[in-house]
This record gives sequence, structure tokens and C-alpha cells, in this order.
Amino acid sequence: MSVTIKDVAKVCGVSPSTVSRVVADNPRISLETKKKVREAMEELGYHPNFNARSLVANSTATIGIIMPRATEDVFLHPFFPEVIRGISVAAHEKDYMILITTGSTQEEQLEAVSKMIHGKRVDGVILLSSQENDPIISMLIKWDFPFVLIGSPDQYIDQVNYVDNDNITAAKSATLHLLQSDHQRIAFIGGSKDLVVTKHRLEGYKQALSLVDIPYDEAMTAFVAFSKEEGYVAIQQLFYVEKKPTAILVTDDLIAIGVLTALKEQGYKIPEDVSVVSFNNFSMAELYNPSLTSVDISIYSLGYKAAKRLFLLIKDASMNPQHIEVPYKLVIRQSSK
Amino acid sequence: MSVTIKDVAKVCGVSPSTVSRVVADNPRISLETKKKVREAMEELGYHPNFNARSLVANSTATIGIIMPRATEDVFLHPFFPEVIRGISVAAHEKDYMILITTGSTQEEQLEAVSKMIHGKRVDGVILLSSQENDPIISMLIKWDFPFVLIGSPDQYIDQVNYVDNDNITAAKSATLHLLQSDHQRIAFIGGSKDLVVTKHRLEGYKQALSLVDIPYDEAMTAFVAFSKEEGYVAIQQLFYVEKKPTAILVTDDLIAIGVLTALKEQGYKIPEDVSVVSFNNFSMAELYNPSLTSVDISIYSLGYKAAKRLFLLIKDASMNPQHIEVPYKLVIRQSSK
DNA sequence: ATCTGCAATTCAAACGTTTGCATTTAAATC
DNA sequence: GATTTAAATGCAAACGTTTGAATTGCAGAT
Repeated sequence: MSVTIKDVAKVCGVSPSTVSRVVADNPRISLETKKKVREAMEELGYHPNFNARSLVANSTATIGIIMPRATEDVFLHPFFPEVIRGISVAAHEKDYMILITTGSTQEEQLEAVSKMIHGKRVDGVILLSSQENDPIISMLIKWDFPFVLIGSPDQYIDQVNYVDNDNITAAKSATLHLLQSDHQRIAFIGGSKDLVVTKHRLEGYKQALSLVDIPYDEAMTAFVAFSKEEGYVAIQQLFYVEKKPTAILVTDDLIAIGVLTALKEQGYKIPEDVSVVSFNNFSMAELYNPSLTSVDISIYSLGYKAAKRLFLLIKDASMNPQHIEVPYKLVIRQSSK
Repeated sequence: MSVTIKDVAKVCGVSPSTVSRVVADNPRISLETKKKVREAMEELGYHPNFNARSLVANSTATIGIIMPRATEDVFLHPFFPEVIRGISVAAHEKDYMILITTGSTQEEQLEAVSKMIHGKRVDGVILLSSQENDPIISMLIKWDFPFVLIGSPDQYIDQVNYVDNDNITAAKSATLHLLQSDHQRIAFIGGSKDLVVTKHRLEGYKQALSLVDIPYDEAMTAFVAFSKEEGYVAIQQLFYVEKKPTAILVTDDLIAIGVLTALKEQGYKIPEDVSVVSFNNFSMAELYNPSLTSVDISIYSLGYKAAKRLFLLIKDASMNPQHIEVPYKLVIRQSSK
């Protein structure tokens, strides 16, 4: 078996507790002993057993991430790798590890969080999205477990730590950008209707319209999943009507690409016939032809800041919940006019 | 504190060991007792403490992944999310979790693996790439710890489990595809020279050339890091010479996009003046204009199969090392002629 | 009535740490 | 030289499980 604290102790002729204190660099151990013990550790190739340690210390230097469905399509969407990248950099800075589980259904996800938390495998959790009435959030609050939400909560607003963009204002200014080019008929394509981010962006869109007294028209909206295919489908719906939109605000680049594909197929010129503005500013937004006007929401930063906040929370669980706002930036390219 | 096995035992009037055996669904416990205990567990909200369990059972239902550098650029490259997606689906099937660490330098990476393994935090490890003389691989072999390499090892070929494409043949046939269009001057842009994958693809490239008696010319090769910028730089070098290439084999789509950007800037028409074939077939290969001819190496599959293999290995450590080959497929698009 | 055998359960040790408290040792003070 | 003090270290319990061996209870065989 592997070498334990006892082996080191025996070699050095000290007690296990002394070795433990050397590992922890406890000032009550003499420098002489420390040196001796450290040499022995090196020699024997000692590495502390993490399970034993967390068992008693009740901490794990690990943060948990719960990913929506493990099936084919997650991780396919560039949002997740990018946000995890941010988390991962922050974790690396603090010498934390990242534990990832996936759950297909919401039940599975709840089960997964529960396993992580009650199994004492993580010190805190980062949630990657929130829905209307999210049971995971209520559970975490009930358990009083440190967590940070990326995105905004639907309820318990002042009980949860969350980092998000100001999506209302972002959508508003993106819409205004289109209105400035005199578009009168602007459509909106959002994600699933019970995602908070969808609500926010729809709200911003409405606010912009009302500023210029254009009535909100439900027939000009569509709500789809985050994929190219769905963007394609949404166009069939939106352009099936008499008075076609001349501009579209799309909640995601990936969807936008589906949108553009469909529009091109139907012979529309971009941006002459239809302008498209989307969100996220993935690298494909720049690479695609025409390049996409997109709101950069700084996904990396969302992840990084969430992790930073979580570390604080782990240290001091009694901290007041805080809302951290990450700036956005409209990047204008060829797809809008 | 949280509810333990002892609490459940007390409530049911049985011993902790009985509860433990109920959790493990041991047949030596009567159905009656099982039912009673399970109800109590439900009632009290019992969840086993994972650390305590792995401490004695010496297993963790977790696999470790070590990512190269946590700095800005990893996870930025689409290879990693995609391969992790494969791993993650396999893990989900087996109810395994994934533990991720990052290390900037090779030393940090070694340290990270060591921490995972000796800290008893994972049952097995998946390596995402291998270099010439990789010290991590020799360590893992020395420790006799279950691991699977994605890519091919440089040494210890018959001691390691690895899953990879046949990169030699893949590069060969990609080059032949170009040769069939009568290209005489084909350049090669690879990744870092001490990556095994670079060696293999270079080898395939050479083999194809020799088939048609074109001499290998080192001036027609460049070796760069995996980014657009570096692709751009490579072109400055390769087109600085008298007799310019008419075709380029590039080891990665991301690099290829940098290559295309540079070529377009210098006024070359793609594919009329220069043909480009690359590897990986990321979604951007399809979206870019012109769309990229690319060798699809089935990255998802690499991850999935590696994880599958690892599970077998964890079950039976004495299994003979195996090499799993994942098929590739040349996808011809607009960038080559 | 005693013994055997079996099913169901309990006992107790072990896993490798951490940590409050007790003990030892040696120097400092009176 | 006895006593106090401080520093350095050791002791032992605790963390929450698992598991081989021991125990109990009871039906059936002798």
C-alpha cells in the first residue's frame, strides 16, 4: 500500500501528529524536526490521503459544477467550455480542483448536486443556468450551502449570490442599435421561455420598442433551443407571415447562424434585406460570413468572477448575498445595418 | 451536522453495519429490515459520506483529467471541450464523476496527477496528449496506475492503453487528395515538433510525397502552436520563398483559419491559387468561408472510447494494454481543389 | 433434550488524517 | 536546588464508513 503519515513518523522517530503538523506547517514544531520530517517525506514519496483529510477537516478544496444534460448536445454549445474556462483559471489560482457531473433531467441534476454536497465532495457549487422556479436553487438555500449562480435567479433574489450581465439593458441597447437604422419590424428569437435570461432579454427588447412607440407583437417572437437547427426552424415560422421582419434580435450566435442559413436559402441578402444582431460573440461570430453583430457578454468573466465569489463564500459562509454585474459590449459587424 | 449511518441505525434500532449493508444491498440482510432502514434513510435524508467510504473502500467512482495549462488559451481550443464531452457521456453512463485539474508547466501537471492519485481522489486518469518522452506517462507506468492516453505514446508503446486515429495514414490520404489534383508543391504546417501527433502526420505526409517521387523539403514545413495567430505567422514564413506552395496540409482547423486569413490578405484565391486541407473538422470548418476541407478525427469518440477503456481497466488492472483505433474521415469542402 | 446448520445481525478493527489536551524536556527565575 | 515557564512533542479521540469474524436465535435433525 501507499506510504502514510505513520510510515513517515516511524522513520523519523516522531509521532504521527507531529508529521501532520509538519505538513500543515504548524509553528509549534521546531525547524529541526520539520526539516527531518520533510526529508523523510520526500524520500518515501509521501502524499497525504485526501479522503482521510477531508473526512476530519470537512473541507475538500474542490468546487462542483453541474452541467445540464450529458447527452449529445451540451459542451457542444460554446458557452459551457468558455464559462468553465473562467472557473478553471480561478480554481487553478487557488489550487482548487473542479468536480463535474452531468444530469439529463432536472431530477438527475438534483440528485447529482445532492450527492456532491452530502457526500462532502465539494466545498461549494457553481450553477450554470437557472430556470423559473428552479428546485436546485431552493434546495441549496434550504441546505444553506455555498453556491454561486451564473445568470439571475427568478426567486429568492436577495438570498442568492449571482453573477450576470444586465441582460435587460443589453437587449435594449441591441434593439436600439437596430432601431437607429430605421428598422420598424424587428423580430425576437429567444431561448426556452422559462429561462430567466430569455425573460430579461425579451424585456429589454420590449422596453426599446416602447421607447419609439412600436407596439409589441407576439407574432414577431419565437422561442427555441440553443442550436443552429432551431434557428433555421424559427425563420420558417417568422417569415411565414404577411409583413416580414426587416431585422431580428437573436439570443445566441449559434441560433443566429441557423437563422442566417435559412435567410440566405430563401434569397434574402444580409444585411440589405434583413439585419441580424445576436448575443454571446463566440469566435464563430467573427468567422462566419457575413460576420455577426453580437453582444459580447464576457462569458469567461462570468465564470471567473463566479468562482472568485464562491471562494469568498466558502471562507465566510455568513457573507451577505451579492449580485455581481459583468459588463457587456455590442460588437458591430456585417450582419446588421 | 449531517445525518450519518449511525443516526439511521439508531432510529431503526439496528447496528451501523446493518445500515451499511442495506446501502450496499447485501443479500444477507432480510427484506424486512432493508425496507425499514430504507424508509428511515429517506425520512432522515441520509446520504453516504463519500470521503469516509473511499477511505476504507479505496475507490472513488471518479476519473481524473489533467488539462494542459489553465492559462488563457486552453479550453479555447475546441479539441478539449469536445473530447471531454465524450468522456463525460461515458462517465455519466457509469455514474462516475470527473475531476479536473490544470497545470501550466509540465511540472505542475505532474504535481497535479500525483496529488490526484496519491491523494486517492480518482480511480483512473485520462491523459489528453502526449509528448516525446513524457514524464507523466513514465510515472503512471511506474506507479502501475490505471490510465488511458488519448493520442499515441512515444515510448512504452506496448505498456500503455491508448486510443488514437491512424494519423500516419490519415495524413497520407489527405496529402494524396492534394496530389490527385496535381499539386506539386505541398507545404506542411504542424503543431509543436515534440508532440507525437505532429510526428505521425508529418510521417504520413512524407510517405505520400515519396509515393509520387516528390522529394521532402524541409523549407516547405512549419511547426507552430495551435492558434489562428500562429497560422498567420506560418504563412509569412512559407511564402517568403521563391517557389511558393500551391497547397498546404495543416494539422488543425484553427491554424488553418489563420492560414486562410493570411493568404486572403496577400491576395491569393482559395482554392484556385492555394488549396488547404486541415485536421479536426470543428464546426468552424463548415462555417468558415470558404469552408474547409478537413479530416474528421472523431474527437468525441476518442474521449468516449478512452473512458470506456478506462472503466474496464479500473475493474481489472491486470488487463493487457490495448491500442484502440478510431476511424477518421476526409471531408472535402471548398478550400481544396 | 441436545446438536447442527443456517440466516440475520452485531462487534470491532481498520482506513489515514486532524486536533485539543496532556506530557516531557530544558531553560529561566527565584 | 526547587519552582515556574515556555517550547516541543505525544496521546488518543474523532471523522463516517466497510467488512471479516463472532454472536444470536431458531428450525430441523438426531
